[in-house]
Amino acid sequence: MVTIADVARHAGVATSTVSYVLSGKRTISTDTQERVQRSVRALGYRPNASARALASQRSNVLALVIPLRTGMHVPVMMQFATAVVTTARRFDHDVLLLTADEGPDGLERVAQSSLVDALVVMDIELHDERGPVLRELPMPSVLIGYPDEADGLTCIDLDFVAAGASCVDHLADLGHRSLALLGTPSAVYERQTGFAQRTLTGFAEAAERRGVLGVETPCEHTFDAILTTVEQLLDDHPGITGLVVQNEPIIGPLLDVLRRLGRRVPEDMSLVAICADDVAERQVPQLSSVTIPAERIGAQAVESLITKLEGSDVPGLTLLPPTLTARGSTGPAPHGDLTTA
Amino acid sequence: MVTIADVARHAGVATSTVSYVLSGKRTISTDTQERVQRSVRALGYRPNASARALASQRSNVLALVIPLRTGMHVPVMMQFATAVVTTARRFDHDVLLLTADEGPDGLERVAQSSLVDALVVMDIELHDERGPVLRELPMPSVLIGYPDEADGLTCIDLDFVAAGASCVDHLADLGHRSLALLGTPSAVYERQTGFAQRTLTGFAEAAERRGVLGVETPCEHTFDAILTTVEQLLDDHPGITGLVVQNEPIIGPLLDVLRRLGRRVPEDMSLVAICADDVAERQVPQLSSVTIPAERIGAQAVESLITKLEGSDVPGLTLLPPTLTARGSTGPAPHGDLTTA
DNA sequence: TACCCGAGTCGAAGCGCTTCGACACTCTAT
DNA sequence: ATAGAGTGTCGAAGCGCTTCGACTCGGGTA
Repeated sequence: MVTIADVARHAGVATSTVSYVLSGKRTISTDTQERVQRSVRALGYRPNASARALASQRSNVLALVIPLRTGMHVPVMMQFATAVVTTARRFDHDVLLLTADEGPDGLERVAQSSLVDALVVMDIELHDERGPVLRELPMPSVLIGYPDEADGLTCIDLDFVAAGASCVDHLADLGHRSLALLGTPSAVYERQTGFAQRTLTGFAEAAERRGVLGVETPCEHTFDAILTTVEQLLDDHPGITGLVVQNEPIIGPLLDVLRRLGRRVPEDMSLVAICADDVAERQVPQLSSVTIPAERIGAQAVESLITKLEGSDVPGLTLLPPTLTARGSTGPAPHGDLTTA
Repeated sequence: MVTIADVARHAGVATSTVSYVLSGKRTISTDTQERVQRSVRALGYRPNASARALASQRSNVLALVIPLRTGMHVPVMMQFATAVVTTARRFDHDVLLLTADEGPDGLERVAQSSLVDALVVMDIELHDERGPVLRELPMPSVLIGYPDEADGLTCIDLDFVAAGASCVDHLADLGHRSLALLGTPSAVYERQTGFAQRTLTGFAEAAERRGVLGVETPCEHTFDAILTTVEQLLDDHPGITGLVVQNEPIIGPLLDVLRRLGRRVPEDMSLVAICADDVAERQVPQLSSVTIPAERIGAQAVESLITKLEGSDVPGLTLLPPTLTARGSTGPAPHGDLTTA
């Protein structure tokens, strides 16, 4: 391996000069700069990451903690991860992949050993045990999602309360008076996952505010579960004409179930999903949806982290406003429904 | 941050002694060992990763290169990634996440800067430009999948040729005489992805060997595309009674399409998929399938890498034999078909 | 002319760890 | 008694980089 000393010798300068050329932290004459750069290229020099990290107290690596839990929708997570890695590279950082099952200890491990400079943590629960740990860690972190006690933490997320509400508003505006939220598997609610809970809140509040019926039910991923859940729902509340779905993997089978039950979308039943745009557009009919801006959130998370690493402040909580795109799956409430609510 | 010197002082020994206690590379009296361990705990000492890496020439980090390309099935990739991370942790290593879009340069970057000790590379094409690079790198690597020129590389994969063949055999054994392979999106074939090509080969060879008709078609992910593809297929080859599907995301909609076309599974049409077990089991009816042992492959990849890091040899190519599990989606060929082939 | 200042460069001191050789013992085998 | 072979421990020399202080050398100012 070629070292900085080799480059210095080749260029006839001190190692510190090479270092300054490469970092730009001191002024170096154009002449010397070029000579050094030529030597770097000639020798194929790559700074040793460990040595650099040791000397500069910066590893240029971010930790990304991803959940590996039941009920999580994998493609969305992957979008986050991709955005994080891509953005990190833009800022000349790499990404260390941690799984959430290492728990709070895993965070301490990578932080206290200076393996990483900062952390991005996904899939935050309302009472997340990692919150206190992150607060004490000697390095910045950003959470995707936010716990109830978010003081002293930097969080970024889609505003799921508003998302839930905007779905209700959209349907209510179309004249629907009885709505249901078809949510994530119950395990996700049970562990108090922020996005699921908050959507629920937004949905319920908006239903109340608009004076419409709003019932909520979790839903597992299997076809049978979907069928049973929907049948039960329509049995208990036959007047329902508007469905809000926050559960990507069931979207396909759900359309199927509705068809099987003889409910046409959107003539008999309007459907609005909270999911990635490409998923919504792939369905027949295309779904009205609130998009999950995974790309933006992931990128934003890294940008905030870099800002913090540079010593500047960032807002404690950033909530991205939801965007609802109306497509073919929502329409005016069928006439009969007006009496039902 | 507490350093090894702090621990040494606290325990009243030399820093080298602390190091040897922690690494076990020299015999240390039980007495001293305990004293040092107590100091370590008392001070909450964590070795600095960069310093350790610099001194020992080992970062204890593996690179994982994942594809971010069109047509790839994300959940399976995630299973690989999870298995890699989990297994790496078992061997006290961490995982650096790279995206394939950094290309061969990305590999050189992390390798030549000693950021990582070894690499796991996923989604190998038949003529993969990273092959030559990996061969030249001063550190071991393992490919998940394998290129045509695999000399000097360590590869591990499911035996997709055998997988394709075993699907044909299963259907032929049930009396089916006209089969179709519903494959990945055409983009995946166009970039000569190993698993897709090899399944095709296995399918075609087995069809020939068994003397049955075997037609092949790629299939995009949208509902419309699936409908059109299947309609076209059955138009061109009305005798087809057996379908092999290698395309996870279309599985749900495909069942739907068949229903819509009036083909009952398995009475009119047998279906065998190449996909993760849980996906197969979630369908109605449950699908006969060849499983993709992502977990095993990921774990195996890391184990091979660790073996290589320890200086031992590992086989150049490991192909895992496919396992076909018969479930409810395959049955005897309908009677009329016997005349059709 | 004497002085100061900024630009450009160098040398050396770490960063926190691993590892090699050396040293001081304590046992056995002579 | 005494060489030889282990044990257990220490000190010091790096690993390859960054960064601080200091130095030199013009050119502008008083």
